[in-house]
Order: sequence, then C-alpha cells, then structure tokens
Amino acid sequence: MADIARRTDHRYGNRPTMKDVAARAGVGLKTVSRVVNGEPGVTPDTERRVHEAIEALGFRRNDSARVLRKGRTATIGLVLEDLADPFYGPLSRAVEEVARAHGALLINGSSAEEPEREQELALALCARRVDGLIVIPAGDDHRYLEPEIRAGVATVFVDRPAGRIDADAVLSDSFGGAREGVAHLIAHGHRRIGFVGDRPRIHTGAERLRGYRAAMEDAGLPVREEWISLGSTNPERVSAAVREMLTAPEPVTALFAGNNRVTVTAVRTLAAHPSPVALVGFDDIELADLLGITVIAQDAAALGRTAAERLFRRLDGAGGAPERVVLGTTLLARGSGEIAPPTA
Amino acid sequence: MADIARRTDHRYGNRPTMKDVAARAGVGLKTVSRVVNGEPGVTPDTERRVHEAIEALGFRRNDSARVLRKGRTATIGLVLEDLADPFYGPLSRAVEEVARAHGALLINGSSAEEPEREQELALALCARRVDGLIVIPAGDDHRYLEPEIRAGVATVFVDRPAGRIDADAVLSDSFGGAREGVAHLIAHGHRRIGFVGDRPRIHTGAERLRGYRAAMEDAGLPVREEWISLGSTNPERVSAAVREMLTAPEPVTALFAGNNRVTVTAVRTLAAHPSPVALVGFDDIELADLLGITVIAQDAAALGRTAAERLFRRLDGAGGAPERVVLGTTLLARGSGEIAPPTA
DNA sequence: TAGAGGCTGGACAACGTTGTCAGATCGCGA
DNA sequence: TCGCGATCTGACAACGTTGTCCAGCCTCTA
Repeated sequence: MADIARRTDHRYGNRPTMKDVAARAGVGLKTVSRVVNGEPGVTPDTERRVHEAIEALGFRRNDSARVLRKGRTATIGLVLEDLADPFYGPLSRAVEEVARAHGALLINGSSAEEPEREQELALALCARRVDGLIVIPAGDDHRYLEPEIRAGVATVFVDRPAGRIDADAVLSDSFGGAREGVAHLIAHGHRRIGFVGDRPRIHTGAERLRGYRAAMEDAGLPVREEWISLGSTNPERVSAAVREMLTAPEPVTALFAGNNRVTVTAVRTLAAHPSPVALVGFDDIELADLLGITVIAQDAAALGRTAAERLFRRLDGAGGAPERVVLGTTLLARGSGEIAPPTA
Repeated sequence: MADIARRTDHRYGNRPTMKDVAARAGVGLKTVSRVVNGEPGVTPDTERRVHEAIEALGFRRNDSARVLRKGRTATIGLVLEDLADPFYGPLSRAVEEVARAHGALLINGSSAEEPEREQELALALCARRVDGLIVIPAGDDHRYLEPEIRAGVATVFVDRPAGRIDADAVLSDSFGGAREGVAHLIAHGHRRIGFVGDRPRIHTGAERLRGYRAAMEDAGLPVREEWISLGSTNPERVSAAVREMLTAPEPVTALFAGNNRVTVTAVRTLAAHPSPVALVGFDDIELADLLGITVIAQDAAALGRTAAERLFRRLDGAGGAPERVVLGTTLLARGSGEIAPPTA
C-alpha cells in the first residue's frame, strides 16, 4: 500500500515508554521506574542519566498502565444534573478541591435529569474504575449500583438520597427550609400562597412540597390544589402557571418557588405583573441581594465538600453503616418575602 | 499474622474479570470479550451463557486495561479557571455535550488562575492519556505542552490563546467587544469613563483594555491613568477602586467592567452610590436583564462547543496549521449603559 | 464418502507499568 | 588478596483486556 502516512499501529503517536528511556540511558527498565517514582536505591549518577533520557525523549509515565498494575486510579467520579446550573458549579468545585487535597482527579458528567443517562454515566465511570462516586440522583432506583458498591466503589449521594439502596447521603434540609420560608410568608400576613416546584418524583421537590403543606397546616390554612404547580422547570410552563395563580378568581398573594430556576422564572414573571407579589425562593441566586429576593439559602459548596470528605473517609477504610447527613438552610430576608398582601 | 481482614492483594475488591466469566460460562476468554464488545461470531446459545455469567458475577469490563490495549481513552480533559464561576458552567457543559456525542468522557479541573496549577493539571491529564485537551490558560507560557502535542494529544485553547506555542484557539472578540461597549457609553455623552479590569497579564484583560483605549482614542478623548484599575478581581479592591474613581476631583461618569465578576462588584458598589452612574460590563450575567445592566455578551456555550468540535475534528485526523477562531460579541442595551452623564 | 469452505471458539502475545527476587558490583576489613 | 555485607541493578511475571491466528467442527456438494 502507498499509505505512507499511516501510523504503524494504533497507539498514542508512538510515545516513548520506560523501555525506550531505559535503552537510551543504558539502564534497566526497573531502574527507570524507580527514578520516575522517586524510589530509593539509585545512584545519583544513574539517576541523572535517566533524567536526561526522560527529558530528551519527552517521556511521560502512562498512568493507564500504572492504574492497571496498582489497582487504584486516584480518580473520583461526579454525576450531577447540569454543570451549567449555577447551583452545581460551587458544589462541583468543592468536590474538586477535596479531591485535589487527596491527590485525586475528578471526572464529571451531567445526567440532564434523565435517569437512564445517570445510570449510563455512573456505570461508565465504574468501568474506568474510579475509586469513588458522588452522585446527584436523577432517578429513584439505584439498585444498578449494588454490584459496584459491593466491588468496592465508595459511593456518596448528594442533594437527594439514593433510591432502593442504602447508601451515604448528604442533603439539605428541604422540608425544614420550605416550611420556614412558607411560614415566613404567613407571618407577613399571607393566607393564599402558591407553590411552584420541581417534579415531585425528585426527592427535594417532594420534600419542599411537604414543607409547604406543613407550614400551611401549622397555620390552619387550607391548600387548594390549583395553588400548586409541579412538573417541569421549563420557563414557559412555570411562567404560565404563575400567571394563572395570579389571575384566578381568588388569586394567591405570595409565591414559594421550589428551586433556583423556578425562582428566576418567577421573578421575571412577577416583574411583568402590575401589583407586587411576595416571593420566597429556595436556593440563593447571584445578585438576589440587589434584586431584593428573599430566599432559603443552602450551601452548595458545603454539600459538595461534606460529601467528598465522607467519600475519602470511606476510601481510607472507614467502615460503619451508611449515614445520612442533613445540612441546615438559612432564610435571607431581602424584601420580596416581606411584602404584605394587598389590603383588599 | 492475625491480620485476617487484610485483602489478599491490592486490587479492586477482587472484581471478577473476563477470565472468571469465561470459567463460569465454560467458554474461552476471547469469547467473553467478543460478547462484551458485540463482535460477531458467537452462537446465540453461547452468548446467552456468557450473559448469564456476567449477570451472576456482576462483571464490568475494566476500561483501564482496555485503554492500555487500545491506545485510546475516549476521554478528554478540560482545564479551566474556576468551575464555580458562572461563566464556565455553560462552557464546560457544552464541551461535555460534544464529548458525549463522540462517546467520550470529560475530566476537568480548575487552575484557580495559577499557572503552576494549570501545568500540573494539564500534565496529569496527559499522563492519563486523555485523547485531547481543552485549556483555558492561566499562564502565558505553554511550551511545557510541546512534547505532549508532538506525541499526539490534540489541544485546543479557549477564551485566551496559548503562550509561546502555536496551537488552535477559540476566542471571543475581547478587543472589539470592549471597544463597542465603551463607544456605546461615549455615544451616550460620557467623556470620563473608568475601566475596571482583570490582570493585564491575562490575554482577555489586555485585549479589553486595548479596546477601551481604542474607543477613547477614536472619539478623541483623553485617558487618565487613574481611571484605570487593573489587578485582582478581589471584590474589596475592585470596590475601593470604583469608589475612588467616583469621588476624585474630576470623577468618571461611566464605568466599563472587564468581566463578569468585576461587573457584579461594580453593580453592588454603584447601588450604594448616591447618583446614578452608567455601566457596561463584559460578559452577561444571570438576572442582568431584570437589573437593567447593559453588557457585552459572549456566548460561553458557543466557545466550548466550537472548541470541542475542533478538538474532535483534530482527533478524527484533520490536519493543517493551527487556527484561531474568534467569536463575535453582542451588546445588550438594558438601561445601565444608557444613563446620561450628570449635566454638571 | 471425502473434500472444500464457512463458521465458531480458544491459545497466545502484547499493551506499559510495578513488585519480587536474585544477581552484580563495590568498598572495606582481615 | 580474598571474602563479606551493603548497595545497586535488572530479568521476569503480573495486572485485564484485545488482536492475531489456527484448530476443530459442521454443512454442502461432487
């Protein structure tokens, strides 16, 4: 064949290996390995020769082979919902920092809230033999991870608990936070309060709805089903639902928004509404202080950090039953939640 | 030793291998490989037996070994500045989507703007033999990547060009965008305009400053050095610098902010200022529409997508000299940039 | 019935590294 | 000068997978 440019084989552009370095330095393979890994027992002169050969060839150790031999990848996987969601940026970053402190790298992927994709991603990470896995569940059945966990993949769930298996989890107090937020609205005189939430199939969505109902019940207030909007966080649908609540015969006078994206949409929708409507949102948002949006803030970075630390403790051999850690939330009163109902 | 709990060896909790599957199914090793990889030449009956064995043992292929053998990892690396920065979330997500479409996973890490950390991270990714690398530079000398690129690691730089080496790059038009933004302020009557920017050592920072100077010069306006604040994006320092510009004997009447973080700080600082000050910021920000902040928007997702697509084209064998792609920016007039100077 | 040809299955080497272990070398004292 | 440690070095196997290649079997035809 006249196929001259064709590579002789399939490999990484023919990178030099330890064998090549050894040949060039005139030493044995293992000696190169020793130098590369800083093991003792190499004369300074030999070491220098090896370093020169490494330099000259541009050698870099192939960690794939190393992993195969050693059994640990020093890599952890993070399956989250959407890296573009501002809630997950700090969370992911916090995980990364902890990983870095433990000398590990982070592989991450977004599930886009699709359970199949979460599973596909988590299993792909397991196939790469990540040492541990941090998962923000999209689905509610994680039995598919059982063989992996049994095989030694440390696994911690964040933001939402695992479904159908018993595993470590680090959560925010969705129920308590929502209850507090709605109680805050009630304390400011509201009696008809709308809840705009996530899919109730998602744990956090369900918990926040439960918190809403609990606060209403605590105050002896009725809840009408038309005050509750669940389902997608699609802006158009959310916006339409909000408008409907506001123009009903007996309109709501305040809204509780179930997560950051819903809150943003709600703020946009309310901005176009003639009269002020009270609003409390779950999750803090950048610039919310300037817009005067009252929120129930959760600490995304703390969630990530806590989960990662637990993961590495498990990797370091910590035993014991799976635990669930719940982190508290903070109500930040900034104006929108303190608007009184119209004195109609 | 009475060390009963000790693992017999170092490996992944003794996961089953293809060999184990083969033994259990009563077939040869290679047959299992064929079934796992969907290769032809296996009778349905044999295939069924193999699948049963896989199921029963909870076998999952070890991709580390696979990678070692095949030479491709189907993984790309992304070195960015800070995953928690809302600018990088969508960028990272876009890269991930493209990678996914090509069946690859994404490993990412934050350099925290430290050149050493960028290098450490990039080389660690190379050691894991990522097929390609997307880098948002923190440093300005990337010669350390030369051996890697020569060895076949496709590399694309994003947001800022590579330093001291010739490589593909996908950038936003920082110069043009800044020039347009400042010209916009000038068109609204401002003559004393402050520039609050990034470290000028960073390419984007320098380019935006250059755009500012060009716009001023185009209009025949002088630039005083005390109108320019460079250096860290640390909120306190930025805030102090802004206050200084506003309270000088001849105060600026408008500000151009060099990036999203600076814009946020500027907005906060200006909110506490007695009289309105015009502001245009580089980078769009969530909720900026509601706050009426005029910005020069760049499309972070498009940057990431374009870079990733180029990377995979290189991986698919596209040759040719390194190219630089520059994406345009968009001025979004929302109010803050259209404030007229005080008629003093 | 025998041979050709197609299909299935398995033995073996190789990927690049590290752990084990034994051999080589050196310095020093007797 | 020889022997003995101590120190340094290298041969070899193994990690779990895939590519190559050959053997066996089955079917179909002459």
